[in-house]
Amino acid sequence: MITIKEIAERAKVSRTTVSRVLNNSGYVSEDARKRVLLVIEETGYVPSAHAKSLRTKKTKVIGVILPKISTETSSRLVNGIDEVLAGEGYQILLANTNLHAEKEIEYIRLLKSRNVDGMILSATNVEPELISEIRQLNIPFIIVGQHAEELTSVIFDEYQAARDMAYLLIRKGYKKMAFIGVDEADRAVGYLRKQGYLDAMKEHQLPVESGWLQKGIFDIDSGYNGMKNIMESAEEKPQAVLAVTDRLAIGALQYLRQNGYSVPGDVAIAGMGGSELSKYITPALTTIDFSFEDAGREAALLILQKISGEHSLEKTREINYRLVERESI
Amino acid sequence: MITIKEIAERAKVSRTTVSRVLNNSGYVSEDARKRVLLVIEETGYVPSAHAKSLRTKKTKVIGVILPKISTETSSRLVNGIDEVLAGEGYQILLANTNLHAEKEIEYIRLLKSRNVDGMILSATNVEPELISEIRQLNIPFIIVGQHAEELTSVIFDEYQAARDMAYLLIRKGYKKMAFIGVDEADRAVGYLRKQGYLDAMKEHQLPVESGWLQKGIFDIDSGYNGMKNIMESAEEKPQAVLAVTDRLAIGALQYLRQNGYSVPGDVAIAGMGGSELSKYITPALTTIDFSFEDAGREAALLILQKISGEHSLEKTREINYRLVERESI
DNA sequence: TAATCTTGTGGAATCGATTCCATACTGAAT
DNA sequence: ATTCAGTATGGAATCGATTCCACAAGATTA
Repeated sequence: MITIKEIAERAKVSRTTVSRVLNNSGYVSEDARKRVLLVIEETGYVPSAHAKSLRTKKTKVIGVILPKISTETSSRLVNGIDEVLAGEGYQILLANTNLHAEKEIEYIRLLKSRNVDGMILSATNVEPELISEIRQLNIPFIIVGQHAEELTSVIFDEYQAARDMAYLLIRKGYKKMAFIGVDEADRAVGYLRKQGYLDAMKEHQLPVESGWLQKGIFDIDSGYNGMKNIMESAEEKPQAVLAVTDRLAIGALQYLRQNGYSVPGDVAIAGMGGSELSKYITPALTTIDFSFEDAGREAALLILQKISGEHSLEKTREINYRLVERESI
Repeated sequence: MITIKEIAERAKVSRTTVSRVLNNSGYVSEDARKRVLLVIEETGYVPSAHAKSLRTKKTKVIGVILPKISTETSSRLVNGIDEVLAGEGYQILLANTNLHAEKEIEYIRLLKSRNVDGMILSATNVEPELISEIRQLNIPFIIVGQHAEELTSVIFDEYQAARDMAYLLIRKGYKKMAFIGVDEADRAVGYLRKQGYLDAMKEHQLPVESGWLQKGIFDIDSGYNGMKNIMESAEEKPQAVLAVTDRLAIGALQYLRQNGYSVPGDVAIAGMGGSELSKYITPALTTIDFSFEDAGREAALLILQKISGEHSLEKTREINYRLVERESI
């Protein structure tokens, strides 16, 4: 590989001067500058980022840790992050835990060894070990999707969102409302959304039958099975279902249609997530659109702020959501 | 930051010995090894990947250049790539051109400066400058989605796929078939798929009216407008439409339904891409499922092969596709 | 007993950049 | 005539690792 040394020799200057040309720093005569640029052009020389950042301690790389790569949530988030970072000359180094939470710490260490200038974690949990690992990291860090004490985070008000949706359904006249959620270890999606639903029901003095509470994982089949359990086991059939993700809602929808129920005639369905799918499915799904792009952009802005040393006062940035009412309720 | 030097001092050995412990190389006494490991444990020391790769010329990072981050195609591709790469301890450095083809070369240079061990490019064009840039790069390189002379590529038989789909429609009895494509500068999706369609029509001696040939970009609106143009301008209304992407097909579907046409009763629709959307939309879309995950996996395997110095004989790896017949035809 | 191997260790060069410092030459100000 | 500021340049240290080489024991072999 061609190095700065070779450029210096060919241009008959010192490496110092070449470096000055490269970085537009210090004094360089027009003559020397021209010679250096010419040689660089001729040779197609590209300076090694490694050597550079070994010296300067900056890499212009941000590590992004995702729970899963090929989900709409992740790709919208990364899109938002990249939009902001690319403009500032930063690149993204990906790390995918594939929903293995224990890999989060592993990847944090790996990214640290790669000297990233900062990290953004799309989190599914906030275990104490994770938080303490991050705290002793001493690298700009943003956590997205979960609230964590003392860490800067970008979040949605999950509780309020679920409560809003439940309120909407209730206002529409659905009193008997079932719920399909996910594991509460995921505090944001699992626990808070469930609380939002439960509180909305309680506030309206509406009973919740235990058979109405189903739990799945993040896929369509889970929604199907959850709905099946509800319809087969519940003492009283619900008039509506609130699912905590659009995929779960779509699974529920599949079950209902396959079994001759009309939606929303017999059972209304609402999801959460604002997925593209929700818009084009029939009936179009009522959902909550969380702007993951905004969350990504915000996380990127915050990390840039931290890198440049500004201590923002707020530890938590809340991103808006939007209730999207469509045909499924 | 804590360095190997400090570890060496604390463990009362030389940096050489610490390095030996770190890499399991050379001779180290049990005693020395224990002391070093203990200090590492205590300090939470993580060796700098930069310094290491400055010396070793390996980074364990693969650059991946995408035309757009938040598309299903990209995320499925990256998913496949990551699946294979992560297992071998490699990470992905992302570069997103946002469909600005000129940025491809820029990013290739940037990734080179970052000393990636290899690059995978999900390409939309194969301009000569791009190819020559890649050729003089001298870094393992895989191009996905487009065929390029002398470069190792992972492709689908786009021509055959489009032809197959057209054949299927013809066999179903649709003689008057329109086409919604994209710009032919995209050789794979724009040019080859169109040729497949045209040849299928020619082989069955079916006429193609000029109003039946529409061109859009990669989004749903384009499909809507394309379909609108067809229905409003064509001398004879088609019985079917072949769209080169699922999104275009969905746009076409929207137009038809909004204007009172039944699908497939009045007009049949087929897409290409095997998107998730195609499965859940009503009517479920007939499409061609290209396994982008497989393409990603294959690209990753090929790049690993190249890195380890094996020269595979074949320059081109073709990934299978699957015709998925659903309700829209 | 001398030669050779095996094991263990550290000094120092190296990778490819940046940057501090010293040096030298102008021309202007005192 | 002397100082001084501005311009221009390069030598050498530095970043944090790896690795070649030399060297020293102790064990084994001839």
